[in-house]
Amino acid sequence: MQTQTTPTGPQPQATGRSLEHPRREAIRLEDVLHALSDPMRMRVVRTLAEESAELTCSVIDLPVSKSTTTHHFRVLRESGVIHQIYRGTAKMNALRREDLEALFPGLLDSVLAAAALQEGRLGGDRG
Amino acid sequence: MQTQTTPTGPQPQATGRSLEHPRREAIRLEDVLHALSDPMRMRVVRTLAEESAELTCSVIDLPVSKSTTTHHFRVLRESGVIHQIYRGTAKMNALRREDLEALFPGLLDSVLAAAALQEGRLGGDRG
DNA sequence: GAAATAGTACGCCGATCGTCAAACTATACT
DNA sequence: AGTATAGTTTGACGATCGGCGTACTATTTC
Repeated sequence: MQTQTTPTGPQPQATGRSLEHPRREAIRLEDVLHALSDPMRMRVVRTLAEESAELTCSVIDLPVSKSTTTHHFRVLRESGVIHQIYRGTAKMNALRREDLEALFPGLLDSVLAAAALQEGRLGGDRG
Repeated sequence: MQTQTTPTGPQPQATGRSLEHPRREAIRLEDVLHALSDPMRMRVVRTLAEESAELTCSVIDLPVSKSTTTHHFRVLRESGVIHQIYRGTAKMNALRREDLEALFPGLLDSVLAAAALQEGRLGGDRG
């Protein structure tokens, strides 16, 4: 069922497993704020922002179980904060920067800056 | 126990009933985001921001019961988003703009802007 | 002191949350 | 085909959430 259009060399292609994402216009501020109000999810978002690239779930390595990790990534996806796509056995994650910036200008950046500032204040423990 | 410094004429002074507020340094980003992720509380915050003045709880008039209203105001206070003080039988509420701006620069404004934009998009129903 | 006003405290409810372990699915590698 | 890798699903758990009504407290006004 491969319906991919842009082959990218030796890396595995996207597969048929589908993931539901809210359309840009369907993203709601309260859902985004709720998604960001959990420390584990904030960690994911900050990592994604720092790397500014697609990352697999496992590369982020939260101190919770695999199933809890799955849960947090789903909350982030369903709230519209991240985009996920299957690639081989992995699932790539990326921030929906453009969509968020279009809907809520400056919000993501100020949240990320606030998180960084707070981490500094609290002594670098990131929690 | 009136320890008020700026008498403002015929209106009642602050009374002895005490309200716990987190110190500025104790305010946590995740608590603020959680506080703002509820539509009723967002309504309160937006109203406070628009009026840019102290308001009583009852002036804001949420479509929930009195006790639920009390609950929401407490969440906002305990998260550090608003400051509350008793004045006679009323309780005055104000945004902690300075503290929030010092801790999380630009955050409150971008959240308020985002809420306004979303209200526009969604047709002015404020929910 | 009595009535009115403004908000609190205390349970209670059903729903959602964050967490886990166990069993499972999908893909890749050999 | 068989094994390894990566993530999902399900169902459970205790905790928290947003909501309510009722009874209560504090203050002002009469």
